Amino acid sequence: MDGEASAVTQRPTLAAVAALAGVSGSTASLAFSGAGPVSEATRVKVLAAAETLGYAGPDPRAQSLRRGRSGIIGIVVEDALQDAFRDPMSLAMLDGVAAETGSAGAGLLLLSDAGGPQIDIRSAPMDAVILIGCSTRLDESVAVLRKRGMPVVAIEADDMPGVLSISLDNRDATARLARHLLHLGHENVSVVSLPIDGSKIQAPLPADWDALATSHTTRDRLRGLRDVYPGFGGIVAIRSSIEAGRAAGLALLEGAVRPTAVVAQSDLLAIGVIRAAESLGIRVPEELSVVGFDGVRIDELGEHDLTTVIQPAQDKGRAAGRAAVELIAGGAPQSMAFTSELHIGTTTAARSQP
Amino acid sequence: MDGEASAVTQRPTLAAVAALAGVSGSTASLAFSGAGPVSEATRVKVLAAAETLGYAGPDPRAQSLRRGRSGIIGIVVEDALQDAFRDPMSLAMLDGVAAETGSAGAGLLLLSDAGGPQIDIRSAPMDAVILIGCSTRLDESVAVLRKRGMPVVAIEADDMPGVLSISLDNRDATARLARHLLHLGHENVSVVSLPIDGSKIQAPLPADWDALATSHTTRDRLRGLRDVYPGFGGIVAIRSSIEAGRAAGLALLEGAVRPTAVVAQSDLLAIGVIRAAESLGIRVPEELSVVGFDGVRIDELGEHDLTTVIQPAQDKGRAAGRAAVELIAGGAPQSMAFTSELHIGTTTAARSQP
DNA sequence: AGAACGGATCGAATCGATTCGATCGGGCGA
DNA sequence: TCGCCCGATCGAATCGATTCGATCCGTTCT
Repeated sequence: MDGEASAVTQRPTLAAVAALAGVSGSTASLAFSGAGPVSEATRVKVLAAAETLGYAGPDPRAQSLRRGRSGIIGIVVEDALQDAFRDPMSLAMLDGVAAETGSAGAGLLLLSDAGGPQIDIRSAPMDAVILIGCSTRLDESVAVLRKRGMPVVAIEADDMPGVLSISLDNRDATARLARHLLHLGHENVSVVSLPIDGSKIQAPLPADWDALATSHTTRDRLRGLRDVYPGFGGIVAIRSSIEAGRAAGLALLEGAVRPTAVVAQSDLLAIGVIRAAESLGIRVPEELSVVGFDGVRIDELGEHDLTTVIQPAQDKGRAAGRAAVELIAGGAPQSMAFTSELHIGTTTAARSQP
Repeated sequence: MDGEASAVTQRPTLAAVAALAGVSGSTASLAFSGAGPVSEATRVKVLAAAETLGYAGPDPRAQSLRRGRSGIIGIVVEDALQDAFRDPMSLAMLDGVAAETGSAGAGLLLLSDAGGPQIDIRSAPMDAVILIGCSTRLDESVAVLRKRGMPVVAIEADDMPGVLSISLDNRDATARLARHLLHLGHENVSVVSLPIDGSKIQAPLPADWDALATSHTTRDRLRGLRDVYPGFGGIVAIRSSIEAGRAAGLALLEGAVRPTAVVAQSDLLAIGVIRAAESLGIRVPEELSVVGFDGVRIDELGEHDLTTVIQPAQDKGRAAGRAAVELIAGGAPQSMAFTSELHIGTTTAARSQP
């Protein structure tokens, strides 16, 4: 009923405030930003005028144009945002990123590289970008961002010039898991792998995966397994989830030659594989050993304690956030490599004699 | 080693592209945006010039100033972002919001109302704002945003003029839970409540909570309980988490008069209460009935199936996202009210005769 | 053939602030 | 007392695009 409703149509500008206060626009700006010398009397006058007009402070759009800064850090997650919200590892990394960027006073803009209609990696106002989580289309993204002259931090990507990378010992960690299985006497080991490229279908792992794979993380982990079991095979799951792991597990365990151990490339997949085994009446670990990757703390396992490698996901996020902030400030932070830690649980056991 | 490294210092502008292509800036703009008639020959010429100069497209900062749109929807979560990432309900709502805004081509800017140093609710370039999750400082936030003339969607807030609200039947749902307990014969019922205001300390529920509470959600749920048990008391937990629930549960169950049933205001709190009971040797549900709120699917409960109300958190998020998009487009979407569904599990039982 | 039409292009104003350099006084040291 | 210096203020340029209205010119209708 009051005039407020229609006031939405026309917000006052700094110029209007300055006019009312009887000072120049430049002085009014100084009064708000606090930069530069302004007498107390003037400051009060300007603030009063602002109050009168209902001025809500400088327009951030104009500010960011003039200053060349938006105070926003873009964070690109693989595929759809919804998936990221469901994946504990992405969340842990987001968590770490948010902690650092938040305390540096930057906002976090969530983007996916799925290519939406309007706003995306190529048209978002941001000061730096963090690429998170094993994207299968990293190269394109990076090319676009380089063209924009945007500082880029990538978590788990190939080393690329101009991109600060936060890496993990994917290959070595997987090799450690594999050696653990080897020591337990397993000879017939299969993998349930994360997607190796953008295709979203479950399929047997192709023989030439090393050439085909566009996901850095997946390939490195596969390489680690190959280091110990040169001739291994397996299934490529459609995503990192319990359900996808179950589907892949079923495909694997119903095959002609059943493996005695399965290397799942994430804990979620591993849980799915264990579920699949249980539903087929295969006992874990007596008849089937299962290892995961990540170190997600999930109690969905019931009595099992998953053998896995624990990666410092949150620390990775923090490091990425800190690096982005430093890059924006003009610093030259270093790339960082994190290591994961083998955790031997109760889902692996010596191969039972046939 | 190549010149690329220093090219970062000075990006080309649309004007430069236009000059190289031999057309005016306006024409170049048309060629990029696709609005307005431009001959094919000219378009090609402009695009070629852009390619030559390594022009990455119009600067989003300038665009948003001129257009008055940034393509960004702010999403305000309670307290720190990290907490939101850990709370299943917030995640589910985020999930729903992301689904809608993403398909509408808007980016999601994560903000917290914890008041960071630089970018926040009062200085972020956005076209609309979604307030999510039971904030205890909603009023301030809304005041700031109204001043900015920003369309606001609030999930679970009091009805406020100018704010589109997405509500839940908190009071009625809690009352249904309470009646369930009443039918089971419970007379001595206590609450483990979510925070009622900004203070972050665990404390007995004050008698005048109805006047003190600044959290709409908490108050409504308390009212629902009062509708059935007028004289109830309880403990205010410091947050919605298993650990906070455990702490509050211990305080409650070690008190002089032990209740025979506990109404926890979230499933996480309920799990904590159950843990507390177990650690004190109190059997659930034989000696203590426990109900939750939310309908989080958590297997952390082990053998228990929590009695709770299931709320459509993701749908709430979707509705909020859709409403925000409509508001930006100039539409006039309606407020929406969602209802939750009682789920009777195995954590409630008839009061044992003393 | 002349007028009306419409597609392509351009010039200039505009979005709302920040910031550099210049100007103007007033207080203080020599 | 004169000049210097510094704090306060202002004018104008600038950030990089979008968009309105005008202009120009080749077609088509009558």
